[in-house]
Amino acid sequence: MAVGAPETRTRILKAALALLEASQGKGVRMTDIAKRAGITRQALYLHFHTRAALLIATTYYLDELKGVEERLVASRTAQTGLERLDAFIEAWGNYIPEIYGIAKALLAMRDTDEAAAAAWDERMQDMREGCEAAVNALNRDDMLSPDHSPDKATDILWTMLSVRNWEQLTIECGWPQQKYIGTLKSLARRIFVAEGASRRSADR
Amino acid sequence: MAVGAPETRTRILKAALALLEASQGKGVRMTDIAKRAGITRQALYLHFHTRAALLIATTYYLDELKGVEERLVASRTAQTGLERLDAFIEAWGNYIPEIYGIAKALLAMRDTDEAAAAAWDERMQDMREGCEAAVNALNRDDMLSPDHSPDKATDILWTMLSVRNWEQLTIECGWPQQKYIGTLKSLARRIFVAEGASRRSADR
DNA sequence: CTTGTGACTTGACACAGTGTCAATTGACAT
DNA sequence: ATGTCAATTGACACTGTGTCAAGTCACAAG
Repeated sequence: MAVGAPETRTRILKAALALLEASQGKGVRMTDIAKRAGITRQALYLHFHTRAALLIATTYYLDELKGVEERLVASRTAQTGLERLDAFIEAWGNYIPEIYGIAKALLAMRDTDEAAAAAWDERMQDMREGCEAAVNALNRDDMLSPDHSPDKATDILWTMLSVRNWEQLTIECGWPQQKYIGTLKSLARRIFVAEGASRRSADR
Repeated sequence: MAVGAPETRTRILKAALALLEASQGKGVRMTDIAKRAGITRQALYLHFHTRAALLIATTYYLDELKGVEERLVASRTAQTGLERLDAFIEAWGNYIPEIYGIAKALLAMRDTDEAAAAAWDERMQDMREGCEAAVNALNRDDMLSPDHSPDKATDILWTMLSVRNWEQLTIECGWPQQKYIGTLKSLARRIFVAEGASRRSADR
């Protein structure tokens, strides 16, 4: 009930977020977060039972702040399958750099922590649904290459758009974000759109 | 000089390898490796200063055992650029599952350990050279799509063939290895080979 | 037969980071 | 005055890596 400072829990989440963004998810300890939030390390555990729980809560907080939901929903308003594919790649591809710090931290825990793995997988499952929707839209337009079943195409798009691939292309290969988005869009078209397809959706 | 058991160092490497393969690189401690090698944990440090050093030595040992070198060299004997691309994807793509355990362990240390990061990056750099060679061979045949510069094409191929992508497609999406190889080959053709290109290399 | 030397063992310890616990403080509410 | 809730303080357990000192044991050379 009482406050004193704007909701300690929120202050913790803000602190975690700031540190994770600043350090790209590397080497952020519970102590650091507590210090930044202006409380003791032990008090952190009054709000979050484990480090994993804190990281997970942080991702939800970030989603709320940045409004992923709306962004991805926007891609659903696109008319043609092609537009939808582009819109999805643009929405998700531009979201990655904003979540990169926390994503990296969660990803690092994935191998050792059940809860972190589950949380990450859930988020990726959500993202996968966006891929699936884009593939289905393309399929409805009869534009999906016969080389791939919708399932297989979804697997491929989902993999192409992974955070790891973004990391490799932008951070390791040094591509500017702009180039990343542009290239992924063109690759997706090249991979998923049927060879001679010229929008047969009008038939229906 | 004296032996007693076949070269303790080798026994350690074999133990590390067996455990890393069995557990897919997860949760293998120095203690476990020592136990399996039949020595004490402390004795491990007589042979390898750090865990990172042991993992790195293990990768070299594995390379020697499996003969990556020869496999990748084989892909260089291919005549046309197209054959070379296929051969490279096949050679590397089939090598990944054999190194997956140790790769995973090394990858997990990459974020925290300088030496592990350097070792991993070096191996990936070697792999990248294979990508570059395949792209160049394609380019020499005038078959490289004008959409991509050789550098960019190399970045893309290198990223496509990452261990992480193999992991996602086979382990997470459940693709059989066969499907992985086949799909990557076809994607690569689709992405890198120029649209109407029909092997102009004969001109030269 | 003694004296090394090298590889390994035993047992103890430092360090970092997470997570837990008990006792205490301080503010605000009844 | 009493209770309650959030937070503090200080201590401790646990895991895993890495270090250190002393001791054992076998084999080799004088």
